Order: sequence, then structure tokens, then C-alpha cells
Amino acid sequence: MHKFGVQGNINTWLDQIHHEYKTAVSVDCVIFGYDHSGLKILLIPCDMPPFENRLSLLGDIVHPDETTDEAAHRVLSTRTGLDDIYLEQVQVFSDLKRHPLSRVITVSYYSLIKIENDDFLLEKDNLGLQWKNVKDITELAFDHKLIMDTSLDRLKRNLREHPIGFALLPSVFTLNQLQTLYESVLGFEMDKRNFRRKLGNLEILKATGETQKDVSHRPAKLYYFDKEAYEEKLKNGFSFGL
Amino acid sequence: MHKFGVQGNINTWLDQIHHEYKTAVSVDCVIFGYDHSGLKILLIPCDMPPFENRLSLLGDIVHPDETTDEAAHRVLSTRTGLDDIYLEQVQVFSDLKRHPLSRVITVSYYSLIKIENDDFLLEKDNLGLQWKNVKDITELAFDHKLIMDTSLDRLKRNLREHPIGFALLPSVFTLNQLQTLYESVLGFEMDKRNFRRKLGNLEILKATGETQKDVSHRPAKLYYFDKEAYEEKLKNGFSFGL
DNA sequence: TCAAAAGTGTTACTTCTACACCCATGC
DNA sequence: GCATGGGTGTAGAAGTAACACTTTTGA
Repeated sequence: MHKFGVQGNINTWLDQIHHEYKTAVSVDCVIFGYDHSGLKILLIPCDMPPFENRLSLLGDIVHPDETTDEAAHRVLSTRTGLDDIYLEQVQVFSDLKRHPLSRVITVSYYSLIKIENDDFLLEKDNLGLQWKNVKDITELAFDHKLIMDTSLDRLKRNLREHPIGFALLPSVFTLNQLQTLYESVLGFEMDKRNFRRKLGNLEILKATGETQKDVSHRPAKLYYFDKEAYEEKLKNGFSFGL
Repeated sequence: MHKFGVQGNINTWLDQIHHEYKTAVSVDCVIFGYDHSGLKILLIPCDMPPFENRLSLLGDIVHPDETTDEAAHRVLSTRTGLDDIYLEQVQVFSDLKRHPLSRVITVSYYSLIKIENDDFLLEKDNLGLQWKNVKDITELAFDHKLIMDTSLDRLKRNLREHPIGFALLPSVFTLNQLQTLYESVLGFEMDKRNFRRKLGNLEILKATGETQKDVSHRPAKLYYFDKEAYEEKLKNGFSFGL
């Protein structure tokens, strides 16, 4: 093999590239939801051999007139009817054999949605669309299990460094719900008093003044994430951490 | 616009995709090097209009028979003759107008090399290939400035959380060289004694027993990064941090 | 003997961890 | 009145940040 600089810079050579250098590009979305039973992702049955009996992530080919971010947003809004969803690019998977029909390079995203808003599951075009507990997922179609695991690692990290957990909870929540979310996703228990003290110091939660109703114990105060306060603090060099 | 589930799962619909949904995919490498004058990246002149007077990152189209990781490694080894280079995927850039000739989705990588090994600059096929100080770079061809900035952010973060700084230094170095690297990349000064204490506690550096030669001051001890010790510690739940 | 970087400890402050009891509500 | 989760403070440990002088070498 030649050693140095024999091929051109892509940017100078692109006009020599013919269509066999082109490839299909897709996006795959790991859509996380959360409820009392734990962290879940949204899956759909796969009908492509040899994966007919498996579930797969939601994805689609990237269209010529959209960015990959836009494609991911399109997949989400088409499937769920939801806009303004937390969405983050994870990474590219480009294994040659990852797709049985042809070469498909995929860009993975993860997103966080409030599981309470899942009326879209009833839509007739969404047949088979379902939530699965992350802990119960042992295999998926294609390399989607790998994509899920990679996204989950990313989620765990971001959960501690950015105020994104709120995107998985109802817009108003109790401190215990928040702590349980953290424990469930991260996989270890946290001390109640320390957790609450840290949150208090952050000063990004506001009490609604309301409390829980119809619970057979002392009702908890309800809070919401004060995004404006958070962004104001960001400007002053503040950084979130739990 | 239709609302729900009208398009198929990519995985079930791929056979319907014709070639106009295919696109060129490239990799672009932000190759970092470091010496006393600071952090640099490797650039090459661009000869594609309208960027004839700008420099660009090293990149190439992804071939049909290779992953994007392999393409990035190929670009690196073809240009520099170096193998076994630290390489990490950053993210995809897919803006529709990012490339003047046609749509090109690019996967960016950053890599770290020991600048002392830059004989490859002399190769005839590498005409114009050059190191530029990151601080002096105000514009690049295409969206490469954005790619550089994004990669630099990633580097800064990883530098504090993973033992990667060593990949930019000679295989044997002084503690002061290491500290200066950190200060230069991260952009703030660190306390010498605290820095050394932290490093000592990590127990991943070993003294060679040698010292600097031919310096007109007290010669510093030389160290190397003990990768085996580091990986052993990793298994026991250790995590790097500076 | 001077210049220049190497090397080394202590103290105050901040943050983190571990831990136990009373409170408000529904049944 | 009892079961259930809600809500609160303190003390010890660990880690971080700030700070100055002596040493070794070459010129």
C-alpha cells in the first residue's frame, strides 16, 4: 500500500466521486420514557428478515433536503405527534454488515419524553409501537441493542451533568419522584437528605405551592424546573451537577 | 402534513429507497498536536471554490468497504504514516449547504499525535500540509472552523476525565510539560503543588529514573504514562480526574 | 553568583457522606 | 391508631485551594 498523501483531500476531490461512493444514511432514535416501573424505550416490531421476531428502534432514512437533526425530529414528531422534544445526537454506527439489505450508515439520537403524553400509541398507523422496560431488553433488530446501550451510557452521564431528568417527568413533580428517577436510571441509591440539599443549593426548582392529592400519607410538595432561572445561572458560570 | 406513522420504519422500508436518497459521506479529522508554543492542528490548503485561500481539515469520502472509523484511520495513516493514533468520533455535521459541490454529510473525528513525529510534513505528496496554532485560526474552508471548535470542546472535556494528554507529549516528559499542556489547552493556570499531588495520587505515572539533559537549571525528572497500571486500576473502579 | 525552573507541606475552607427521628395524611 | 412516605440537621471525613521557600543546574 502507498504510504503518503496519495488520495486527495475530500474537499478538493469531491467532483471525482461517482455514485458508488454514495450510501444510504439513516437516523435511529432511542426514545426514553420513565414511569414508576422504571426507564423504558419506545420500540416497534421489525418485519425485515432475518429480524421478523424482534423489536427495533424508530428510525428512517435521511432525506436529501434535511439535516440528520431534522430527520430525527421528523421521526419523533411523525410517530408521537410531539414537538419540542429533548433530542441529542449520540454517534454514528457504520458497520458494513449492520443492515441486511445494503450498506446503511446510521446516526443515532436519544430523546426524552414525558410518558404521560403517550396517546399516540393508540393511533392506527402506530400498530405495535410499544414501551419496553430497558432492563427487560436483551435483543433488538439490527445493531439496535448496541445503539441502545451506547445511548443509555450517554444518558447516564448527561443526567448527572445537565438538568435533563425533568424532561422524563411530568411538568410538576415531587422531590421523591425525581430522586427515584435518578436512582432507577443510574442504578444506585442516593441519600434522601443529601439529594435534597444539593437540589436546594442549585436553586433551579420552584415550588408550585401545591401538594399531592389523594395519597394515603403526608402529601409531598410539588415542584417544577425553572428553566429561566437555570439559564440565567448558566450565564454566570454555574454548572449543574448531581 | 400528516401526523402519525405514515412513513415506515427505515428497517422495513429500505427496499423502497432508491438512489436519490443516497448521499456522499465523508470523515474530517481534527488532528491535534502540541508543543511549547501551544495546541496546534494539522491543515492543508483547499483548492475548491470558493475556499481557494483557506485551509481545511484532512478528510476523505468514506469508501463502500470501510466503516467511518476505518476511513478516519485511513486518512490519518495515509497522511502521516502513523498508526495506532488516538482517535475519537465527535459528531455528524449534515447542514445542507455545508459543501458547495453537493450534499456531503461528514463525520468528524479528533485525534492526538506526538508532534515530534512529523517527518511526514516533508513528503512530496503532502505539499502545503502544515501545523497551525489553534489560537491563530479564525477561519477555515467549509464548516471546518465549527468542526474544530466542537472538537476542541470535546478535547477539553476529555482531557480532564481521561488520561489522553500523554498522547500529545513525547513518550517521556516532565511534570511541568504536562501541566503546561493542561494549562494551555484548558485556558487557565493550575497550582503546581496541587497538580503534582493529584497526579501522585493517581499512581499512573512512573519515573524513568532519568532527568532532563542540557537545561540551564535544575533538571526535571522524566516520567512516562504507565498504561498497564492505569488499566488495572480501571478494573477496580478507579476513575481518572484532573 | 545569578538566573531559571525543580521540587516540596501545611492550613483553612468547602464539599461529601453517613445517619434517625418526627410529621401529615388516608384508611 | 397504624401504615406510609414526607420532610429535616449535624458531625466527621475527604477533597480542594491558596500559599513561599530551598534546591540544582548552566552560564
